[in-house]
Amino acid sequence: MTQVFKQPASPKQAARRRSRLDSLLDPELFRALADPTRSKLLACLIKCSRPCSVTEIAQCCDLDFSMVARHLATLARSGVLTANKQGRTVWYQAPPDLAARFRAIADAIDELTPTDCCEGDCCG
Amino acid sequence: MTQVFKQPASPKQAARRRSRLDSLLDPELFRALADPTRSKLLACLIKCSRPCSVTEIAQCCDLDFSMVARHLATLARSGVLTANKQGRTVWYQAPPDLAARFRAIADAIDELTPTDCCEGDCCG
DNA sequence: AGTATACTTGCATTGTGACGCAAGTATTCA
DNA sequence: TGAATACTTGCGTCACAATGCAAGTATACT
Repeated sequence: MTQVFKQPASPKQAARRRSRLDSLLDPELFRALADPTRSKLLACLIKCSRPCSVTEIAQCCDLDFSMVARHLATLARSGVLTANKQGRTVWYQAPPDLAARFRAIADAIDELTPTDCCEGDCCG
Repeated sequence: MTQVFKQPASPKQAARRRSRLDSLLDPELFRALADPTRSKLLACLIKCSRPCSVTEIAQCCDLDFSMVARHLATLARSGVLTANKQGRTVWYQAPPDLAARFRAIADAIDELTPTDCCEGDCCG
């Protein structure tokens, strides 16, 4: 009995229902990932699994250095990367809770999805 | 021993490594969710957990009907909604595998993240 | 056939974001 | 103190996406 609420009768009613999903489905997060360059940078940082400087990262892609710096700052602003300034270099890294952030979205969706217990005829 | 690969020495090496994550971190998916109106529409459809027509859905939001139709088409094109045309009405619905899509991203990230087995001094 | 319904498409406007270049700031090193 | 390094910011250009309105298409209903 995952489903402890009544199904809304209409989309209008559904839109009024508050849920964890509302905050998790954050456009700001997705906007950060919507740019192909940024999504590649993020993938790169995840694979690296250690703090990397902008200079290092800029060597991955054929892009103006200032653009790389801006993209990384954008990713950090949306919480998809952590930034750590030490002296004159900024160390960017994928935060440990990044996977959890996506898993939370998945969980929130599941939470709102009625489990189809009636496949076959078990619920006669 | 989740980590069966060597850590890349540099972001440049990391960028070359192929991973499931590369295709899962799809900018097209995120671009669809990056618009606040669209993310609200999607949340609405998830909460509704049944097929809804454009007319029904348009009553949720203070937006031109044609825009709602366009947004829903965009979401469907990116695979975040399914569209089913019957007669003159189109039924949109959040697909059953939507949560799985986000969970797959989470899993792919975990797969690339070395498990920190050395907390404390166990690996001394 | 004619009308209403449900959606799609064309179009003009407007805003925003990606981009490169150049200049600026902050920190380190000699 | 001066120069090099590592980033940040300002600015102009360009492309594209969101929006509303109006017109078009496809389907159902009478």
